[in-house]
Amino acid sequence: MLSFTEENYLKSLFQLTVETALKEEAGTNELAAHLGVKPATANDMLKKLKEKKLIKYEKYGKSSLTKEGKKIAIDVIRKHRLWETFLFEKLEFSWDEVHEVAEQLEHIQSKKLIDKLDKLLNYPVSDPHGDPIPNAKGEMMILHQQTLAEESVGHQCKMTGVKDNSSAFLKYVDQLGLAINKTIKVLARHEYDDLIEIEVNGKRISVSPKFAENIFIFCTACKKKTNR
Amino acid sequence: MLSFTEENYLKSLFQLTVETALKEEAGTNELAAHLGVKPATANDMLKKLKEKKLIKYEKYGKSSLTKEGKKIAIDVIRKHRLWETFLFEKLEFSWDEVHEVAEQLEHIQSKKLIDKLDKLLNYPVSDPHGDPIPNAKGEMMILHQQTLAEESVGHQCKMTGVKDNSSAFLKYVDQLGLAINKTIKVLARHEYDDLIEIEVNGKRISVSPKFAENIFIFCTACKKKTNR
DNA sequence: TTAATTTGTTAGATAAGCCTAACAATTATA
DNA sequence: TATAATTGTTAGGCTTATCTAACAAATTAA
Ligand SMILES: [Mn+2]
Ligand SMILES: [Mn+2]
Ligand SMILES: [Mn+2]
Ligand SMILES: [Mn+2]
Repeated sequence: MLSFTEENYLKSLFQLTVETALKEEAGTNELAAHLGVKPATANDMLKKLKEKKLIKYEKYGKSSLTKEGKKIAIDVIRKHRLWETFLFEKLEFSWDEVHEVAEQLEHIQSKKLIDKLDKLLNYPVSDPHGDPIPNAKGEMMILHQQTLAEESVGHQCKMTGVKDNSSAFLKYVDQLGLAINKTIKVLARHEYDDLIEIEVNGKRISVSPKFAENIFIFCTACKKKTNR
Repeated sequence: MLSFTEENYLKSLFQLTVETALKEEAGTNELAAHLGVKPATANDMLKKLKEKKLIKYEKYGKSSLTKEGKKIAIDVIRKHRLWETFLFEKLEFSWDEVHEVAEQLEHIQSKKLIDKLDKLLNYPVSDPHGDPIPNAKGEMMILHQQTLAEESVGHQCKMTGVKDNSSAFLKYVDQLGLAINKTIKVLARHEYDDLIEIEVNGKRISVSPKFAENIFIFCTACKKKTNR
């Protein structure tokens, strides 16, 4: 049985590597920053997790998950996202409130609990932020997601999720009338200040590049397919 | 913010004193045994909780909860029992499976979560074992419960709950066809081996005194009223 | 290719929660 | 009431997870 802390390290490592699929491995400092601890602390844990054969790690090298470590990370993520969905669907939480509580709930140990929760929610495939929920076998969609920042002028797309899960960002998204499944049309990019002008709900609004980078979209015109 | 461990100590102290209402205070060894730790460990924690003004404790004396400590204990118990009810009512858990998982869930910190859960369950007043659930204000029924062991021969009563919450006992209760709200008639007490003969579901069965002591009942004939 | 910067490691502390072993106080019993 | 049994405390250790400060390796830039 792993501690909450060990589970959190595996989850972080997963998110920094496999999930984004851009990298195979993550550095000690990077992992420490992601978890909000000092590098020295992360270093100790990396040695411990290596000992337990949950990660691959060599002194002065980058770290990555072993098969077993990945399995555990996916299980924690499955629990996290199912709980977020439960809070959102059944307990009237808003999408900016669910993450904090799910951080606690994801560590509850009970296979039956999570499988019944999955059933109660009717086997959802994505959480309130559009992130994929692994199934009971640990299989999950990994989408090569495109962000609004990358979308071409003139194209129309659908919002599929958010990259930033912070409450502040999510509330801002709400305020602008954006939400998952909304149709967005990119009207213009202004060279002068880099703002992106879009149309949502029949209204024109301008968003910053920072904002746009955190909105995941699917563009039918672009025909980028999901893989794996 | 208290740790899981601190919360568990307050809950145990509550269960050993206020809840049974037979005692005002509990000893160090007793508390240690209830929590499954050594007396030396409990002793350290008692000093810490006294420091935090959550309990009254003097060297070589018994311990009791302060008003603040009691409030926290009741909150943990409220969470525990609401979660048990949720697992039982919404997730198809049997009454002998809920306790273990609720031991984990009772430490989740989110006022909104527990209030919404309460609402989802339609503000239940008792858990799957018949134990009272404190409301959002911390008010709860404290019943002077009578056990089947105390019931007079010839009397008819209704099962209201169980004292022992262990999975083994609960499964045994199930097996015998007993359950909360079942009508039980005490047919005889056999001096020879102390067995108590009862009628349930139109069938005669015999139970041991140990068994009978763990079944709470309400006897209309006896007219013992609930108080507080 | 040396120097500066970044990245990662080690040593030594601390706090929480647990333990055992030794001892002290209290309570029960002869 | 003296002694035995029970109950409670202390001292000292261990483990986990964290930190700071000092240092070492690797990478980047001059
Ligand atoms: Mn989340
Ligand atoms: Mn977590
Ligand atoms: Mn319980
Ligand atoms: Mn507990």
